[in-house]
Amino acid sequence: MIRTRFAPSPTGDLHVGGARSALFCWAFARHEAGRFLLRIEDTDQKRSSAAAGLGFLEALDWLGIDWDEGPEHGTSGGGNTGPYFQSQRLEIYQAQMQRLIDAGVAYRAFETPEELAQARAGARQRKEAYRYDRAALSLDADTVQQYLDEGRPHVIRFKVPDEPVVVVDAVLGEVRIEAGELEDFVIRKADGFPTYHFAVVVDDQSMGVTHVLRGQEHLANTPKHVLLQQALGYDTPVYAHVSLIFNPDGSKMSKRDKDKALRAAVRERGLDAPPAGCGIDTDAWSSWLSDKTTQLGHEQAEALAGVLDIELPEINVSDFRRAGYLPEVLLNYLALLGWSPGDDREQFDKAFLVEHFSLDRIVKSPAKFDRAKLKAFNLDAIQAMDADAFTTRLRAFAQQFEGAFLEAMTPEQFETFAGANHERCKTLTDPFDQGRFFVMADDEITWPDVKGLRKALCKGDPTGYERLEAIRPMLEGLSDWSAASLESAIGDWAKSNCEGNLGRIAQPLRVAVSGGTVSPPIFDTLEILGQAAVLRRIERCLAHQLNTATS
RNA sequence: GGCCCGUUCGUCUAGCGGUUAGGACGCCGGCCUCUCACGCCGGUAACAGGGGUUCAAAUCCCCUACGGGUCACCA
Repeated sequence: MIRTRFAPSPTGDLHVGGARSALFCWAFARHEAGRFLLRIEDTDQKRSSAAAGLGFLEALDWLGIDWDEGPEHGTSGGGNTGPYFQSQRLEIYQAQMQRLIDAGVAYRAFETPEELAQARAGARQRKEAYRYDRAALSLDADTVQQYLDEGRPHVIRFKVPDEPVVVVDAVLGEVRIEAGELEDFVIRKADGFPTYHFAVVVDDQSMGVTHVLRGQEHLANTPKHVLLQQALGYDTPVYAHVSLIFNPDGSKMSKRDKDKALRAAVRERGLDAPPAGCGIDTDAWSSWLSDKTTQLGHEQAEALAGVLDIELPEINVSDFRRAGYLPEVLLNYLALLGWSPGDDREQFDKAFLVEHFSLDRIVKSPAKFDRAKLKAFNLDAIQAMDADAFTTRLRAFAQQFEGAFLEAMTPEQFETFAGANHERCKTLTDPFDQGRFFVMADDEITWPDVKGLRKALCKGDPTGYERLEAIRPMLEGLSDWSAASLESAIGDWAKSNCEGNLGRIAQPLRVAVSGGTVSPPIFDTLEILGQAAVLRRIERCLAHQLNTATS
């Protein structure tokens, strides 16, 4: 039976690249009626934390990717080839490690990290490729024993055989590595934990993994894994290396891109101190600015982006969730980034993916992540929903991220709000981002002196202000404040007061009640706001009066 | 720098020796219109370069260029 696995390290959220790898593993296993497992690669004691591990389980779950074996989450997880956390498999690695030592193909090495770093630096200066010199291999047994008795920290290295290695890859074909290209790499760290290379090989064997689908950054590691498999007498799984996902500018999509965008904006504005309200103290600020590897926390980054008025790039699955993309759309788009069904079909669901997925249709070349296309797919999916489905999803999204709207609106108002936005939004955040004025207090609305507002309020004869003044009594006297009633009343009014041109009054109204030039259809907007708020806002707008002399 | 991988419209891709090189997103133009969107109609646009092989090459081979990955006691 086919068995695939996704094996992330628990270092933060699920990156879209990782999500795509998981998706391919999942789709392949489902297509082949096999099993998909999840394994947590937490052998780095410095970087692992239990809390970080949960983030991507949630992300996978949200995307609709379930797993048959692995950590338990919802209905996923379980299985009998565990444990699925590498940190809980130390005895297994130790037993396999001993086989290698007994066979004479693994040996202890006592060089310190500092010594090795120095040797590497020297090699670089001489413009030579550094490979471990096998010095420890020539240590005699007594010396080794003496070092061990002294308790000297040491690693275990694998004695790489002097022969070429051929990796057979389902996507890339055969990749041949000549003898002498690989050094005797470390398989057990000084802290007793196996390195990634060793743990992966042991786990894939003991978990019965038949196919390894992963990012192409692992290609260069694969010869090591093949060698270890041979030394241990294991089977070599089928490998399929998927190309990387890049930013539109060709750089690698990275968790650090958010900080990169923020630093660029900070430098551009010449900010030399942390803006108030973003929760960053001066010391953290300066070290963050000078050290490109440091990252701001999520809250801080969001706050700073708000102050700088820039959009942070979405990188993690959770970013796309928060940005209002539908999980089935992200999944569809991710599948298309590096795979295609072979015909012109681009929009499809999970069932289609499972039915048609195959390794030989995975693309070799790297792909740039195109948010515009993702957004277009999201729009198509939103428009394909019926009104109830959309309202339900928008409400669920509001519960998650936009609670203020649910507090400020009755269920009926929210339904109108959803309906008014359904046709015109590309993401679930659009209605909220463009509709802040719905939940603002009437006296929080302001009318900045910008071109669009001047045009709606000050231009024309009569001006927008004058029309607002004129229509106010009619609105005040309207007894049925529904969109339909407003439409007929304002429509009639426009016929006799605006030469039948609805826009002459619609736009001043829009500006008066929203403080901006963009809103849902005006009658829906007025209905949701309610008569009292609309009249108050019109009054305040009239009282405010942009300076017409400067326009 | 060594090793490895890749290269079709701006982007994602179809193509697996003979096609007017197809689709999608974007972009441009027009229509619709109470704003923004949506929708509809139309259009622009690609085989990185050079050598081979072949009757025939985007498709096969080689070289170059460019892009990327990797060279940790990270995974």
